[in-house]
Amino acid sequence: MAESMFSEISTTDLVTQISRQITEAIVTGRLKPGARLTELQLSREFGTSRAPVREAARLLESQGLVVFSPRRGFFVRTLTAVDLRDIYELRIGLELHAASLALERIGQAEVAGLERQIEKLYRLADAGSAESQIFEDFAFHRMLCAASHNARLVKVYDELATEMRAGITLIGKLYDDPHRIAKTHEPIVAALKRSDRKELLGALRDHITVAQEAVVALFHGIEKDATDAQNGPIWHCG
Amino acid sequence: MAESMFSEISTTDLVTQISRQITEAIVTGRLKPGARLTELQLSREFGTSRAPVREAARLLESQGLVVFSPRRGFFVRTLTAVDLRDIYELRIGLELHAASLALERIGQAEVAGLERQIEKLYRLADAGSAESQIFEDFAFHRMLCAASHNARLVKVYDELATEMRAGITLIGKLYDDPHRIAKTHEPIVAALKRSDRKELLGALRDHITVAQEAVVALFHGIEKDATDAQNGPIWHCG
DNA sequence: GCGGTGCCGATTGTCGACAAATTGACAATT
DNA sequence: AATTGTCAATTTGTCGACAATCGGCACCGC
Repeated sequence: MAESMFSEISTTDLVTQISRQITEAIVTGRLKPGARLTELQLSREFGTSRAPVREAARLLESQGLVVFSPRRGFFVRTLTAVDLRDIYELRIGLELHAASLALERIGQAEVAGLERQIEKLYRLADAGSAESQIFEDFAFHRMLCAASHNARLVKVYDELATEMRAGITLIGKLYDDPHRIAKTHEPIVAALKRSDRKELLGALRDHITVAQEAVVALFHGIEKDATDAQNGPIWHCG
Repeated sequence: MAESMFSEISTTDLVTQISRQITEAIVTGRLKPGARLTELQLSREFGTSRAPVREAARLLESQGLVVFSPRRGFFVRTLTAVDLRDIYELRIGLELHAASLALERIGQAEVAGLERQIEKLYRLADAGSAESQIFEDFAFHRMLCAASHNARLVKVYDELATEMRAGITLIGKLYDDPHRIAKTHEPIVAALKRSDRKELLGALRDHITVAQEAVVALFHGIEKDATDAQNGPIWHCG
């Protein structure tokens, strides 16, 4: 099991690089839902030809971040309130299952990691951007999923997290009281340490359901606005 | 809210066509794990250039069916016993959650569809290929997931189903008594009709766990074989 | 015989080009 | 005035080509 002396040379694939940049642009809201992804324009921006851009766009399509219409091109996916309900609903099933598995498989180091992450959330609650708070919040839940020691599950969580970030960005802001949010993570880890399954699942379900209801409600507001203004900002490119 | 009167014309995209064909080749075992997907060879077989093949391969990569190594190319993913354990484990969480949601949302027509599907399983048990039995078995569970009315969940199930089909094909055969298998679907629908949550989740968990244990055990055997024969068939291209 | 070295064919990464299709605007017709 | 027909500009779909890189093989010194 001798560790290799050097870390692997990171041959950052051009396609991967491009897909990451587009993903980032979408989840940060720089690319708005419905916006057209013109291959020529993107390739010029990245300084490449169209081929890598197309491949990157295909990747994002199968991840559900963009939709593809043959002969018409790629467009940033327009999330609906129903989509977000589905996403959070699936997340509940996924994360509760992960927590259930974690009860039997989590190690001491992982528990410690979760506790450190909560501390980080507290620190960011005092001094940190909303984006960083959201980011680290997702990181906490990812660690919890990873504690299931089920790689396939974590992969699904990552995809869901990307979609959730995109949705939250559209809303604008969500964290009314980041301190309170940080606090709601504590009973989860506490129950996990006590191996209290019932309490763990209950706390986790409550935690996610609160987020779901907030997001979906706010999103309904957005959709209403977009309908009111006939040609809402949703279809603006930028 | 006026529904569009006509369904969209399905312009079968070349890339989609290719990716479907490759997927089919993998799940039916015509392309074996570890096999190299040479772009030039594939493009010649499909009568196209390399560009669409690359895009199709990227799609399959993000679905986890093939792995990609920069500067080396695409290879059919080699499933391990741990992978299959993870996949079935995730499926349990996913499908139980789907069933739980279905309890509140399933309609009469969907229940009838599930019952018809069980009848179909019985018919195929008497006269039907093993492939068709497996295919329709998956169709039953897909219908169950669809009854959750959560599109995002169904998408994940579809991806899992593809991976499971690939794994089962590698094993060779699984259905010792297809009649018995068909029968084990009945308590699931029965509990669903009675809105008996506890019974539904229990029956479903048992059903999937049986499949998981069978698949993982048989797969361990395969891995053993592959290790015994130094250069096992796993790395044969064909 | 054996481990290391350098070369060669095969394959991937990327690009520019051309054909086909879509979009939007404008003109013609009823 | 509303609908239809036409056209030009833009954009996608696909292709073939070239450079960079990888894997395998013979070669070489020990």
